[in-house]
Order: sequence, then C-alpha cells, then structure tokens
Amino acid sequence: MKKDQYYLDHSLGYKLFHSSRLMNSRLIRNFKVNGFDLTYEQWQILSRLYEKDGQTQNELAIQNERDQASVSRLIDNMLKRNLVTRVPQKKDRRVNYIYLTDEAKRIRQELEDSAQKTIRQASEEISPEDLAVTLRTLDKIRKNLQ
Amino acid sequence: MKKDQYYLDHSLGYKLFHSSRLMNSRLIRNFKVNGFDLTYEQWQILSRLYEKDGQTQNELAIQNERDQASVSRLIDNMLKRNLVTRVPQKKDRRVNYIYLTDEAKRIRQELEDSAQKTIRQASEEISPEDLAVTLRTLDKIRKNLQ
DNA sequence: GACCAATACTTGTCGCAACAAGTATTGGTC
DNA sequence: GACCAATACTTGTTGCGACAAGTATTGGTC
Repeated sequence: MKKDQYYLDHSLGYKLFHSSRLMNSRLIRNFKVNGFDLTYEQWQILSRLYEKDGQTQNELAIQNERDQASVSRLIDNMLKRNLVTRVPQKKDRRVNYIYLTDEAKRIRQELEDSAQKTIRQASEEISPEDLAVTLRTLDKIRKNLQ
Repeated sequence: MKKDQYYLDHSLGYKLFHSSRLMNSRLIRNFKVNGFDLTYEQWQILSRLYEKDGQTQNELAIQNERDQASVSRLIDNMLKRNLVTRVPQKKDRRVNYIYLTDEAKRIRQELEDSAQKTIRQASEEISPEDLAVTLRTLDKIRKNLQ
C-alpha cells in the first residue's frame, strides 16, 4: 500500500488540463458543425476584437498572454483566412492595427452561440451553486499563479 | 448596455484554459528550478510509466488521449534525453515497449515533489470544501464532454 | 500458401507555442 | 544632427498537436 504515490489522473493539474482540453476540442467541433473551421487561438483573437475592434498586435499578445512572435504568425494565418486585416499605423510605423473583416463580423453571432452551447454542454447537471464555487476557485487559482 | 455580449474572460472555458495553462507553466518552472528541463507532455508520459513501467506506445497514447503519431515522436525526444528506452516486442514485432531509464527512476521523487508543490501553490487560501467542490465539478465536466 | 483486414507504429504536413535573435522605427539626450 | 536605448514587429528553431497517408506485421480465411 503506497500511501503517498502520485497519481496524475487524481491531480488538480491534470483535471484542469483535461477539462480545458475537452472544452476546447468541443468548441472547435461545435464551430465545425456550423461550418466554421477555426482554431482555438484564432477564436481567442476574434473574441478580443469583438470586444474592441482595431487593436495592435502587442495589445492582443498581452491580453492573450502570448509573445508577440506567436501573435504575429497567428495574424498571418488569419489574414489568409480573411478574418482580419493588418493596417500599419501612420504616426508610428512600427505598429500594426488589426481589424475584423466584414466576414468575421458576419459570423460573430454564430460563433458566440457555439461558445455558449459548449459551456451548456460542459455544465449539464451541475448545480448553479457548484458552478459558482468552481468559477470562484478558478479565479483564485489564476490569481495564485499570476 | 449590451446585455448578452460574450466576454471571453468571463467564460468557463477561458477560466479553465487559463488556469490550466498557468498550472502547466508553473509546473515546468518548478521542474526547472530543480534542474529538470521537461515539457509537460514528457511529464505526462513519465507519470504513466511511474504508475506502470513498460507500456506500449498505444497504451500510452490511449491514457493520454493523444494519437499514436504524437506519442511516437514524443518518445523519440524522450529517448534523446535518456528518459525512456524503446524495446521491440519479440512475439509481435509491431509493438514497442517503453521503459523508464535509471535516470528517470532516479529523479522520480523530485519531480513528484515539484508537482505537489505546484498544486499547493495553486490552492493557496482555497478552503478544502471549495477545492472539493471544484474537483468534483471538474470530474463532471470531463464526464459531460467525454 | 495466397489473400486481406486489422493492428502498431512512422512519416509528412500544417498550425501553434516559447525562446532567441534580428530589423525597423521612435524618442530622448548630448 | 549623431547616438542609443526602448519599442513593435518578424524570422529561425525546436517541441508538440491533429490529421492523413504510408510501412510492417499479424491473424484469420479460403
């Protein structure tokens, strides 16, 4: 009887990791069902732009806690898919502003519906109280780990 | 006042994603502080082998819910780092058995200590009750999303 | 024994992450 | 105006993931 053996499956870290992975893959699947072929990272960028259109790559990087290099290449791909445009700033030519395309604006409601649906699917048969405690605890974990 | 606007930061999905990402990066950092340069995916494989040494690539893939291709290349890298050995099975030559190296066995306790430390850091100032509810809710979410 | 589906693994491609290093531009400071 | 640190972004490299396609081996079935 090994009392203090470490079991990955029982750990907080793995449960978080696994839940998150399942939620992301379900979200992508829900997108796909509606005909949208997006990655989770692209969805993150779109969400930020839906909240505030026209942000610099640096602002997007900070919000999503990615480095500028990752955002740079992510935007490259989103350009190819006609989701965003990259507009150099006149005053400071180091800066690019990223804007939603009409296409991206057009599909907004459907994407957000898919996101809401994913959350409903994940939260089925969970009491509002438990869910509230969980959300609060997640906030605390995020705060603890900065 | 947009009543039903979708805010990424407030969503269950993002909170899970963010918590998980922070936990993984903290874990890797704690490993590094102790002189171990491991990826989270390598740690996952090691954990499975600590629970049961000598498993096939397929078994490891199923447990970690990855495809065989990912595990194949992950093992390639772990071979280079002298963490595991790959031993073809005599009876069925399609199958490889993966075993821990002495090196991997030697560092087990320290890695598990780092993992426990990470969980302590994440759970600081969270009541045992809230933590219990959260773990139970995570299990339910995982079950809901299969 | 020949054929064939199933199985275990590998390889190719693409999207993304982190890290390091490089380029271009800006805003002081002398 | 010349110099230089800071800033915004890009490019190169490596590790990992998913998906698709390929190879080798096995275990029937005729």
